[in-house]
Amino acid sequence: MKSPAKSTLASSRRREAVADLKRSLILEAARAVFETEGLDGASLRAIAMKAGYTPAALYTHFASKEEIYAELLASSLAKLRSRVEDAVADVEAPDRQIRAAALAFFDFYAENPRDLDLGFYLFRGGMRPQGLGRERDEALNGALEATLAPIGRAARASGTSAKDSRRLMATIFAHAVGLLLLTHTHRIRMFGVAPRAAMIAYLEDVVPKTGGRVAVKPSA
Amino acid sequence: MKSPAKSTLASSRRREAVADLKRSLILEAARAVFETEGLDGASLRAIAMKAGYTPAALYTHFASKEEIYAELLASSLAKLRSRVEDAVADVEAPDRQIRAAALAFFDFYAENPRDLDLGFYLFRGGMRPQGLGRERDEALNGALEATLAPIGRAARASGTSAKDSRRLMATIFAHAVGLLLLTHTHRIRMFGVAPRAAMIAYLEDVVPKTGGRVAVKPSA
Amino acid sequence: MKSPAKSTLASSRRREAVADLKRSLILEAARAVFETEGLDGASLRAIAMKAGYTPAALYTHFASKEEIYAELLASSLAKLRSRVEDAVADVEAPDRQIRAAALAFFDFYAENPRDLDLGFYLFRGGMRPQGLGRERDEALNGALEATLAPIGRAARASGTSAKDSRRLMATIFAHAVGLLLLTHTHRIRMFGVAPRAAMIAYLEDVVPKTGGRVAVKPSA
Amino acid sequence: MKSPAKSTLASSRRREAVADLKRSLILEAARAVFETEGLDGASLRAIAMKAGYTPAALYTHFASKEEIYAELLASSLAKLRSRVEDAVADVEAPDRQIRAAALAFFDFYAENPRDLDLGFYLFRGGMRPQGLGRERDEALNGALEATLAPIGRAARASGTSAKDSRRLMATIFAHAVGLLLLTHTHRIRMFGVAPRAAMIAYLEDVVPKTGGRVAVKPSA
DNA sequence: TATGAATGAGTATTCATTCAT
DNA sequence: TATGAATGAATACTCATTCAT
Repeated sequence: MKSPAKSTLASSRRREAVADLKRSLILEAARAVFETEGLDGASLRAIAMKAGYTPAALYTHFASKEEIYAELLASSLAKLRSRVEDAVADVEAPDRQIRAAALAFFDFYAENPRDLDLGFYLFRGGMRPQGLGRERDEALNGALEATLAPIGRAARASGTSAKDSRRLMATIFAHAVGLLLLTHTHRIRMFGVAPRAAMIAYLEDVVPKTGGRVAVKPSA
Repeated sequence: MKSPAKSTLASSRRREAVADLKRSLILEAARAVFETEGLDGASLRAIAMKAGYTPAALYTHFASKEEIYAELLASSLAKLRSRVEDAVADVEAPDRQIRAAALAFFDFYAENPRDLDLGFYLFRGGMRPQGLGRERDEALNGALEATLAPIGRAARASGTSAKDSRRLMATIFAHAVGLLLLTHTHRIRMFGVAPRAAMIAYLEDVVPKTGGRVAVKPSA
Repeated sequence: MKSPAKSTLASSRRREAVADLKRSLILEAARAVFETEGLDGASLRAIAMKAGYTPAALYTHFASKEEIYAELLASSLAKLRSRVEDAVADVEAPDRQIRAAALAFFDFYAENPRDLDLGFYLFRGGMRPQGLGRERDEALNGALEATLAPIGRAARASGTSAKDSRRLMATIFAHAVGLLLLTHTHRIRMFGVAPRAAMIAYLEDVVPKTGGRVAVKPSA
Repeated sequence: MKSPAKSTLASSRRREAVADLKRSLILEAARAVFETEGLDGASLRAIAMKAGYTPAALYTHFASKEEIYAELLASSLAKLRSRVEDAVADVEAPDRQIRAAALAFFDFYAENPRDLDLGFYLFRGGMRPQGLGRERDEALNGALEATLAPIGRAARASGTSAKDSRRLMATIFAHAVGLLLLTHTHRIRMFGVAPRAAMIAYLEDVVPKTGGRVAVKPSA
């Protein structure tokens, strides 16, 4: 019986599991700090303190502060994506799928304002010279693409052209983001508008309830 | 003979004028720094240098860095507003006025990305504890309201209910902002969409060209 | 009587004088820290503390830590130079001038070991990529050149060729520095040699006492 | 039958050999890092990485970073020493031996600038409070002594007094070091001097080519 | 023997702001 | 009105080292 080897293997597995746990605890702390302090207050020091660590200790688990942020965003996007996919899975008709996906997207960010902040912060990379490196930028694009893919798929499945399908993705995304921004900055109140209802109305306009077929307007 | 009182009054007016001039020169410098360095690079020091001042000197003219930002935003909004108003003044038919106003709004921010940044930065104030103070927050609301007012007015003038008019303002604002965000973060490219065309298409959808009457859809 | 103007001028002068004084106090503190802690311990923080300042306060007076070092070295070299020049001024015969200059050089560093350290530290710039910037490097070369110039001048004045004169400068410099190094690292004890005597002996060998003429050996 | 004791002995020897090997591999890595990164870049982490270890692992083999440095210097000195001895072994006449030894010394450091750096770094220990400990200091003295011994021996063998022999060792050492310093800091260029030629010239002056006898000048 | 985790002290520098002048 | 001096808090990150495993 190769007991020592086995034990070593087991302990290495345990170690890895512990490491993963710690990583996620740090991420959780980062998320919490982020939540209460906002982007500017989320210093490495603050995150470390919240997680019960010395700042230096974080470098055992992450290569840099940016890596923490990136990972946070990645997991946020993953959550968002699975939520959108779940929503789509529940319905069959293409038009319903689109509305369901879009609303899931909207709801996720409506319920988790900081995730939207996070997304903006890192997405902003494109505007700034330093950004997060081309690599990470493309990863984000990929995640976004994957998240919105169900919308495009449903549109295509229902006969919409490839071009119009992508336009639909973009336009829905833009409208949702715009409404969310209004919401989280508390500006929407001044218009006496209920954001979710506005999103639903927009969706019913752009993807009418046809009982199945998607009736996207052709490009002008 | 010019009485001392009169002279004092005149000189006090001159002093005030000079002070105002200096203020605006500083703001101009701030805008320039902001333009080239972005939000993070726009330190008080950088602004002061650009304006030919010592950092401390700025405190003679502004109470804080935030105040400079706020004033910058205010003047940005003023510019935006007059641009929107000019656009509206050029046309008569209510439906055209709305589309013209919305497009002017969109164009302004498309051409001046940093102004959008600034707006986000300070509008976000509402989310944060410190914020900019209730007072400033309401001033911003007022400026925004004034900017979008022509849209509401045109809608009302054309028979739309007060409620639907406000909803129209909100929805147009949201869509524009969402598209602008996509544009400035360079994410719109991935959808193969031309942002301005998308805005126009949206406008034609929400405010159809009727040759005069506004045909806003009633709320669901 | 232009009293206010005068007073302003005077106060600006006073201010400048005070600033200069503070600068030199900081430099003195830096020198002291340097003395006791060595190069590695001479952190900005340590210097600031010694000078009774906050680290940030030093940036009012110096642009960087390197600038402090550079200034320290510059003043060290200036002191050295004037000492060498004084020594030369005391004698007339060229051979005596050379020996006097060389010995003054040696004595200065024998008495001020940290100045030698400082010189090494910054001279080392040549070996390292970052160095202190080409500019500063050339300034150091100039200072060194100026310091040793009296030796070259005396040699030339006495008929030595330009080339041999420069060689003499280099060789004397090298020997002095080598002996000083041995001295300050306490290695010279193990050879039972008195460093100053060794320097004198070397000088009498390379520039014999001829009663005036310099009898430098021609190059091999 | 191999007794367990025997086997234990053998395995303990093997273990020791393996340990020594690892030690030397780490030292080699340290040397390499040192070569390319210089003193400041040679962090324990960098050395460990180069050697394929974790930083912590090095502490199994060395007590501290300083010990690594010290050992590096020791091996550097050993190399230097054997090179000097080889040079001496090639010639017979005492004057030639001295010149050969001195030139070998000079050449070694001319070719390996980092070794000179290392030597300075650790030799400097004598000046600082912490130093390397009395023990290590004396070991370095011993190594230096051994390295220069051939010069002293040759001088004595040729009739020079013990005192003058030691003085010769010191003076040659000093001159070589001085020239090397000038060379490695690139300051020698400004004098238009070829360092090796200068060393040779110095040697021919202090130990003339007599065809055998050493004609060291008596002390003043 | 070697590892990963963690520490605590440290780095130079930047920041918005205050205050006496 | 404007300055120079100064502050205190902050920044991300590095270092040599320790220790349980």
